[in-house]
Amino acid sequence: MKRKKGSRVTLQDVANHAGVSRATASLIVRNSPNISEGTRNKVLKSIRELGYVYDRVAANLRSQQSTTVGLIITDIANPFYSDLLVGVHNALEENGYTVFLGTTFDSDKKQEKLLSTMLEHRVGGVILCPVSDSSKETIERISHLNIPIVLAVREIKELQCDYVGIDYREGSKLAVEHLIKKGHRRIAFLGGSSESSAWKERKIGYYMALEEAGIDIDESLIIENTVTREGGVHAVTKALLLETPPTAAFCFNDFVARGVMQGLKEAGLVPGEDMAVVGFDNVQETVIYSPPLTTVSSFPRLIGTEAAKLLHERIADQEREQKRIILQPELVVRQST
Amino acid sequence: MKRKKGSRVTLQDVANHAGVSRATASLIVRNSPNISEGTRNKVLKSIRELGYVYDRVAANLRSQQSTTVGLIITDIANPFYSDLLVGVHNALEENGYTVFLGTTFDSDKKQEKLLSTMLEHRVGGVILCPVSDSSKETIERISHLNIPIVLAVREIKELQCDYVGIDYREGSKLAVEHLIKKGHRRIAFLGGSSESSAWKERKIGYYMALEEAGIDIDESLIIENTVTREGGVHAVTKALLLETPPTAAFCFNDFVARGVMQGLKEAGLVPGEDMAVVGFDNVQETVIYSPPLTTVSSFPRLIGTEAAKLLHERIADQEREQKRIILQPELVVRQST
DNA sequence: CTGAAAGCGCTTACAG
DNA sequence: CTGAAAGCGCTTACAG
Repeated sequence: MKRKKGSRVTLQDVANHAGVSRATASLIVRNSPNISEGTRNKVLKSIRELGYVYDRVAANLRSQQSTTVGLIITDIANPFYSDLLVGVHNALEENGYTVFLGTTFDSDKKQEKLLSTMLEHRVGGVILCPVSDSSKETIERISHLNIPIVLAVREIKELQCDYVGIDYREGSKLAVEHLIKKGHRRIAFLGGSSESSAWKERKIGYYMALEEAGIDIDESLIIENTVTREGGVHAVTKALLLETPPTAAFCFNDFVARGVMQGLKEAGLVPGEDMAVVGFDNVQETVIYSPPLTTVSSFPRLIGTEAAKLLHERIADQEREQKRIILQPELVVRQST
Repeated sequence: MKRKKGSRVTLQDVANHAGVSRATASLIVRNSPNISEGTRNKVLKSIRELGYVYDRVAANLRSQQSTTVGLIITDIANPFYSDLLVGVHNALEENGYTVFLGTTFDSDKKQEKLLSTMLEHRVGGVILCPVSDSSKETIERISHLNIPIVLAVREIKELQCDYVGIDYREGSKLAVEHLIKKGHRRIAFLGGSSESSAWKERKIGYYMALEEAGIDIDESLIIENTVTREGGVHAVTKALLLETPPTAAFCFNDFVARGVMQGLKEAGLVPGEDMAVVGFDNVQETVIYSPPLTTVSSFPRLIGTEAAKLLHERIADQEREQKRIILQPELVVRQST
């Protein structure tokens, strides 16, 4: 029963075919209760025979609702974010939302553009993992946005918003304490950029653990670099050139840690023996690093589901007070330490 | 300049504010050329001052267009698909589309539901990675669908559609020929289900390579199992119990291969020495398997961009003849063989 | 349950 | 460029 291009079957067509009014047909597609079984079945039959598909877009326009939600992440190829996406998806689809996906690749411009596009598409709300250096203008715009928004992973200090993240400070402290317990006293902090809040938080945790153990802080052991494998290679190479090189490395995340291990191997050293290495995030593949990586689990999937829940609540009640959910990280000990 | 909840600024508001007609304002937001600089700037200024956001949904409804596209994949946590997603995204965003994402987890029901939802949201087209056993009803429905659709990764024989995939047969042949060249004559084919077309194609390639080398086919070396790491463990365990176990394994994909390597280790054997292992897909993490995996690259990102291009073409010209794009795989030799 | 009317925010087509 | 009108496919509200 192919239809000609462009001739969409409308609710009116269904009503005519079933011999009822459009209003009645409308009630039926929306599952209204007080409709007799007889007419309901008659209409449902017509729907099937005509191949009618409900036009949610028209319905939403009229009723001023939305059944879509935007999700803006940093990088889909990063398992941390694809896991977060899975969490968001599972939670939102349960509630009948469909998700628009956008990837910023950490570019403020891209983020700006994605937000616009999603607004133009009348999303009911947005879950945003903000880029690390959101511009003043972007922040201004977001704060004037008239729709529910939940921040995830990274916070924007200037913005009063629902937020789901993890306790980077505590996670870093766990990691560094573990290294100290293993007998290390020269512990490097490798990778990441001091501009991002995620880095600052980690540094605080790193400081706290060292101070509590009475270890002096040596700023030369803190080596910034990009949050990539390459960044890890470069950072550890630089660390090895120090007069007294570190015996352990706390890495910004698992990718950096992988680079650090690679850099060690290139220098003829054995990760886990010549230098202990700890990562962050517990990305799936850390299990098969060689050696398997000790890391801090940051539960991206859970971040996703929690963010979705917050958004759902916020959409239901715009006046609800703001919530911050900070998940507690866990140390996962493997062979790299 | 916060607005009250629900009071959306409309094009009419902008027109009033700028002192022009709504028709003129409409032309300007759509970047029509024949408008004088003066009025254009006046209107753009009003847009900024009022914080107007274009309602693409209303516009699309009126003009019977769509600026969204649906992408239905099997599993977002699988790097093969997240890579494909990256390809689709890059290509489609260039053309101004926004993408609705759905994940089937290989369930026919889920697929059915996602298709419905996307249609209801008036997507302009769909890129579908079909589930492995799409039901007759689903196939019926898809074939009666009135919108552009492109299949990717898996083909549905009963369906005349644009398609982008890779040459599984050739890829399998490459892999098995490589093993034969290495001196192996008892080569197992592990994992996957004989129901899927992807499995059948691989088997044909496997047969072809063996036959050309004059090696008799031993059906007991073909061991089906789920397409997971666990499936790989089980399959290889079974293979090792054969009277004359294989000396090499061609695995359905990289995950299965990882399971196979794990199974070998559990049995006290060394992958790459006691048994050669080849995977399929060249998922990123194969580089860090131990040993690094020899595998067949299937270019998921390229599949994504090609599928997006096909869809874009199809949307522009519904009558265009169908295209099938079959990408040629490449063998990537590492230490597991 | 029906029927007629109005409206969501836009585009289209046309006379001026 | 303007202005008035119609329409995309639905929902809403109301009298019967």
